[in-house]
Amino acid sequence: MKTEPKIDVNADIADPVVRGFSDYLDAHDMRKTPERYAILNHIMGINGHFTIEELQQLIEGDGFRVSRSTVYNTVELLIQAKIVRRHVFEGMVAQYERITLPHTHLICTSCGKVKEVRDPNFAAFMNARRFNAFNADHYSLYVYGTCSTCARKSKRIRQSSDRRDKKLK
Amino acid sequence: MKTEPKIDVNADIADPVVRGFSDYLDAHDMRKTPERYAILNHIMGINGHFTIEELQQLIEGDGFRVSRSTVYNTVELLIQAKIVRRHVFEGMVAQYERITLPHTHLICTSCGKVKEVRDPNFAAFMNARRFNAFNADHYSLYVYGTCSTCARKSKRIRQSSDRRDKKLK
DNA sequence: ATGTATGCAAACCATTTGCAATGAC
DNA sequence: GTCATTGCAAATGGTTTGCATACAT
Repeated sequence: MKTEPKIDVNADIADPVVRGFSDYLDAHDMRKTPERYAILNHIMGINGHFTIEELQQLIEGDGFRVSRSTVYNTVELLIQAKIVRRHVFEGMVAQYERITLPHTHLICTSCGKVKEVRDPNFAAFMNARRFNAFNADHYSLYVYGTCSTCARKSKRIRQSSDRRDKKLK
Repeated sequence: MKTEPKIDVNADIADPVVRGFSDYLDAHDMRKTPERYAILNHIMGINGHFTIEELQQLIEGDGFRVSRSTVYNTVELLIQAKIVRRHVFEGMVAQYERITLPHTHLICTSCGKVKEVRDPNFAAFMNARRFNAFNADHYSLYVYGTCSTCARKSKRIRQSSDRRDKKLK
């Protein structure tokens, strides 16, 4: 269906993550389509969380057309390949992030902003932690509260029903 | 719309949680309907997580008719009242639980079962933890992995695609 | 050439909403 | 008697699916 001349979506082929994805595709007899590389490359440029909507807009903003289904399919593929993780925070649409070093998610229940903080102590604690009759693979720690920006606002405004962040439902 | 004679939905009025809910309703000028008490009372009888579907079936199994909307509305109300919490684990429909002592959720990615484990060390750690420019209210720790039952199964069956638990999408 | 991946539109399904009827106050 | 709450049915919206076409191999 695509009739456009290909853009250079394979630019970052030297990147170990891209390499890993490529190997994953090989190992599973899957095809190396420009869409898949375009999606992965754009995800690598994102620092933090993103929604499917935002990811598609980012890619298409670069003049590369992808269907919504392909974005969903490929992100799912990246999850299987353990490159991406999916999160659903309270009251928000699904968000995704590239898997990096373990970190805690701070979610502001007022504006919906999500911040990651590294916590080596906690990581060490979890690393050592063993569970009865359960073999842990990975974990997610979500901390809900109020960010300083919203805290400042609510000092002035009594009951803020400010939900301008589009990630909030 | 209900034409049935009322059943004794206020049975547990002595319970501090029910009392708290009652006070909450008073404080917010909301009405004390039999549906609200029936829903709360049934939630109190559940040990662990439940879906909206399961909750409604439990209530109606007791011969008390409630609409799906009312279940959703009331559970949302209980969330506002800080009696119930909502969780969305990877690849599952939303689940709810009564707020109790802090605990870790162990989620089996094979069968979807969720187990809670108390971890006083972790709770103490989180209690002491402070974040920059962020005022924490509550947190959720999800640990994904394989339960012993599924681990045993996969020793025999190579690639189990067993997803019989209805909570898995 | 072969069969997988894409794109589109339709289907899905949990959740939300609008509104008339009910019942808590 | 009022007006919040219920129940129903319809709407919503993120996600999935079916199928014809394109293209990676």
